[in-house]
Amino acid sequence: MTTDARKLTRREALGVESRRRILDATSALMAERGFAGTSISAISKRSGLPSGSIYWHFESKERLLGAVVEEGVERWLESLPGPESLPADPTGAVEAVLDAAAGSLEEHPQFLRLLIVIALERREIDPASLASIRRTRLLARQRIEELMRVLLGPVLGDRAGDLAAEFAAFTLYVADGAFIAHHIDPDTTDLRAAFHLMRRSLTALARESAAEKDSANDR
Amino acid sequence: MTTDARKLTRREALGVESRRRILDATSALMAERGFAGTSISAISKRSGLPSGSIYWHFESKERLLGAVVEEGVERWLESLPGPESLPADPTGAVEAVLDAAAGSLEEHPQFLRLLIVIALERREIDPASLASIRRTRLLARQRIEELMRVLLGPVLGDRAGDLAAEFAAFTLYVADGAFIAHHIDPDTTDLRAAFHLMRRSLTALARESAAEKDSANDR
Amino acid sequence: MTTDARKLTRREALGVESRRRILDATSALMAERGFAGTSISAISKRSGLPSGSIYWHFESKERLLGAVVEEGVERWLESLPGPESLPADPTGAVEAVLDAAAGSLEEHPQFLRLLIVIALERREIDPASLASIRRTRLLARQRIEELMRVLLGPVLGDRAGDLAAEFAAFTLYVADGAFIAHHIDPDTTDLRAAFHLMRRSLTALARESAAEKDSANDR
Amino acid sequence: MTTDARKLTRREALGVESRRRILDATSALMAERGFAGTSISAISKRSGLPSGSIYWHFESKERLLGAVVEEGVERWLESLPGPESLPADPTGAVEAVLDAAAGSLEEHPQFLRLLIVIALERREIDPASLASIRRTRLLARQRIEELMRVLLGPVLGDRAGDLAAEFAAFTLYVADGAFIAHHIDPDTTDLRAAFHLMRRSLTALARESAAEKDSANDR
DNA sequence: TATGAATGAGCATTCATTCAT
DNA sequence: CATGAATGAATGCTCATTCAT
Repeated sequence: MTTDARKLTRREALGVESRRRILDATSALMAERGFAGTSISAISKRSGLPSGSIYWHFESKERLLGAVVEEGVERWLESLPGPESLPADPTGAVEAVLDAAAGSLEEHPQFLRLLIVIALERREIDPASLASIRRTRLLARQRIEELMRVLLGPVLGDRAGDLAAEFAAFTLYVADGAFIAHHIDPDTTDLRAAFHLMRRSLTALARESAAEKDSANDR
Repeated sequence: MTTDARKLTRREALGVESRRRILDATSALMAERGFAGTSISAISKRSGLPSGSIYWHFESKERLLGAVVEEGVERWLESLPGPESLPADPTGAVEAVLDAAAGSLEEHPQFLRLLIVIALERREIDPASLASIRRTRLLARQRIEELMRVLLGPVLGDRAGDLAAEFAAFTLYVADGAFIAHHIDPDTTDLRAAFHLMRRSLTALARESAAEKDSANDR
Repeated sequence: MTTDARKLTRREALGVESRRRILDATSALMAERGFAGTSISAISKRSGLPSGSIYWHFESKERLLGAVVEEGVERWLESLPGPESLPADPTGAVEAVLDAAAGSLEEHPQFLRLLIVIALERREIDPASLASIRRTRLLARQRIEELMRVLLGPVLGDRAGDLAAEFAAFTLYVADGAFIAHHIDPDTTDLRAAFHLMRRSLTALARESAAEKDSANDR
Repeated sequence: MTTDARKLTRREALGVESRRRILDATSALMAERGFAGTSISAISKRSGLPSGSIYWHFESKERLLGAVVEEGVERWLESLPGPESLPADPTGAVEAVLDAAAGSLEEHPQFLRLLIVIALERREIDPASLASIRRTRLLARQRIEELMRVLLGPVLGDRAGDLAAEFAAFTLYVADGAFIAHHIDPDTTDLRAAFHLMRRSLTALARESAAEKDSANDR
C-alpha cells in the first residue's frame, strides 16, 4: 500500500510521517467544518507543518481531500467484519452484524461524518471525491446485503434475495439517520437504542414476510 | 409575521421583495455549498442585489443564515398537517402521516438539506443557528410522537406513550437517512420505497408489541 | 473617453483618481521590471492603495496590464502630430517629422519602454496586450509612411509609394534600436544624434533613388 | 574555457552535461519570459533535473542568470568573423560584414533576445548581468567600428575615424530595432530587407561624406 | 431604501532556497 | 554528484464588512 518494501531512510520516514499528520489533521478539520470551512493554514496549524509542506505532499486542497477520502475508505472497509466471522445461529448473527455497524459508527465517527459532510457540501463541485464516497457507500451496502441474504435464507428461501436488498438499504438509512441525529444533538440521541429498535424492526419484518410466504404456500 | 397588516408603500414593498430575494438566494446556495462555501458576492450575484444591500437588510453573514433558518422553519412547520386533519381509522392515519412526511421531503428538499448541512458543518461554530435547528427538529419529532400516540393508543393502551417516543425518533432516523442517501445518490435511492418499508416495519413492530402485551396479560 | 458627461460625486471622482493612480503606478513599475517582476503588492505600495482596491478596479493583473497598454496607446497617439501640421517645404517637413519622433521618445519614454518590455517578455502568454501593442506599432508605422509619401512625392513621383513603406519601417527600426540602446546604457547613447544621422541617411537614400529614376528616364 | 584539458571521469562528465542542460533551459526560458517570469521549478522541469541540482551547480537564480549571460556572450563573440576574414574590395567587405551581422541575428536569436530582455527588465536591479551585457554590446560595437574604419579609410581618409564610430552605432540601432520588430511581429518584418536597406543607406552616407570632403578640398 | 467604492485580513498556491542523505 | 523533502515568505486574488452618498 503506502509502505514501501525497502527500508526507509530517516528522511523518508519523516516524509511518510508528515503525510500522515496532514491527512489526519485534514480529516478531523473537514469532518467538523466542511471543505470550504477548512483553510490550508488551519491544516498547517493543526498538523504542525508549514503550508508549503502540504503542497509538497498534495498538489491541491482538492486532491488532499481526495487522498483523505481514499485512505479513510480503505481503512474503514478493512475494519468491517466479513461473513466468515459471523456466529452460525441466525439470531446471534443479526446481533453481530448490527453490533459491528454500531461499533463502526462509534469507532470511526469522524471519518463517517466527513463522508456525509463532503457528500452534502460538495455535490456539484468535486466529482472525484463524490464518486469515491458513492463507491464506498455502495460497497458497504453490498456487504450488508450479503449478510442479510445469508441470514434470511433459512427463513425465506428464494425470496431472501429480494428482501435482502431492501433490508440493507433500510439498515443504512437508519444508520445514517441516527448517526446524523447523534451529531446534531448528541444529548437526545442514543445510537445503541436506535440499533436495538432497528434489529427488532428487521426481525418483525422478516417474521411477517415468512408468515406471508407460508400462508401463500398453504393455499 | 413578515407581512404587515397595513398597506405597504411602494418603497417598503420593494424592500420586502429585496429581502425575500436575498433569503431565497442564500438558502439555495448554502444548501448546495454550505455556509463557508457561500460568499456574500455569490449571494449578491444570484439575488441580483449589490452586496451593500445585503448588509442593509442583514447585519452579518451569520445573522443572514440565522434569518434563513428561522423563516424557513416557520414556513416548513406551517406546511405540516396537524392531528385534526387525519383520517379516523388507524391504518389510514399511519398512511397519511408517512405520506405527509414523504411529501415534505419532496417539496422542501432544499430547505431540509440546508438544515442538515448547516447543523453538521457549523456545530462548533455558530450556536444560534444550531439551537434554532435543534428546536425545529425537536418540534417535528414531538408532532410525530403525538400522532403515533393517537395511533398506537387503541392497540397498546397505556404502553402507547413509551413506544410513541421511540417510534417517532426511529421515523426521523429513516427519514433523514433516506433523504441524505437520496441527495448523495439519487439514482439508487427511492424515497417512497423507503417510506413504504418504514410503514411496514412500524406496523410489524406495533403488532408484535401488542402481542407481547396480550401474552403478558394472559399470564 | 474616461470622463463622464454628468458631474461626478466626490466619491466617484475619488474612484477615477484611484484608477488613475493604479494605472500610473503599474505603467511605471512594469516598464522598469516587466510584468512578472511587478507584484500587485508593489503596485499597491507605489499607488498608495490597498491591493483589494486594485481588484475592485481591474479584474486581474492581466487585465490591468491590458488597460495600461490601451490607455497609454490612446494618449500617445493623440500626442503625435498629424500631416496637416507639417511645414510646406520638404526639408523642413523631414526635420519636423523626425523631431516629433524624437520628442515622443523623450516625452513618453516610460510608456514606450513598457510596450517593448511587454512585447518581448510576454509574447506567448498574453495575446490581448500583444495584439494591442502590434496594432499600435502598425498605426505608428502607417502614420510615418503617410508622411514619407507626401515628402517623397515631389522628388520620386509614382515610386514614392514603394519607398515610403520601406523608409517608414527603417525609421522605426532606428528609433526602436536607439531607444533600447539608450535604455540599456544611457551614457554612451545619444538619441538626438541617432535621429540626425537617420535624417541624413534618409535624405541620401532619397536623393540616390531620385538620381536612379532620372538616369532611367534619360535613357 | 569550459572544457578541460585532461580526460574527465564519467562522474565529472555527467556534471558538465547537467550544467549544460540547466544553462540551456534557463537561457531559453528567460529569453521567452524574462528573469522574474522564469521559476526555478520551470527550469527544473525543462532541464529534467531536480531543483536541488540547480542549486548544486549555481548558488542562486541571480548567479545562474549571470552564468547564462557570460557563457552565451563568449560563444557569440567566437561566432563573429574577425577583420582578417574579410574580402579585400570595400563593397564586398560591407556586404560580408552585414551578412555576418544578419546571420548572427538569425543563428543566435534566442540568446540575443535574452540580452535585450534582461537588459531592459533588470536595469535597476541586477548590476552584474547588466554590466556583462553592456560590455558585450560595447565589444560588438567596437568590432563593427574597426571594420567600418578599414572600409571607409580609402574613401574618406582621416575623417574615416569619426564616421566609423557613428556608423557602427547606427548599424547596431538598425540591427536591434529590426530584431525586436521581428520578434514582436515576425510576419511584417523582413530582417534581410532591413539589412539591405541599411547597406544602401550606409553607402549613400559614405558617398555623400566623400563628396563633402572633396568639395571642401576644392575650395 | 439602497449602492458603488473601498479596505485589509485571509485565501490557495508558488516561490527561491536549504539540507540530510 | 545528485536529489527528495521541506520551509516560510511572497504571490495573485477573494473575502466579509464599511460607509459616504
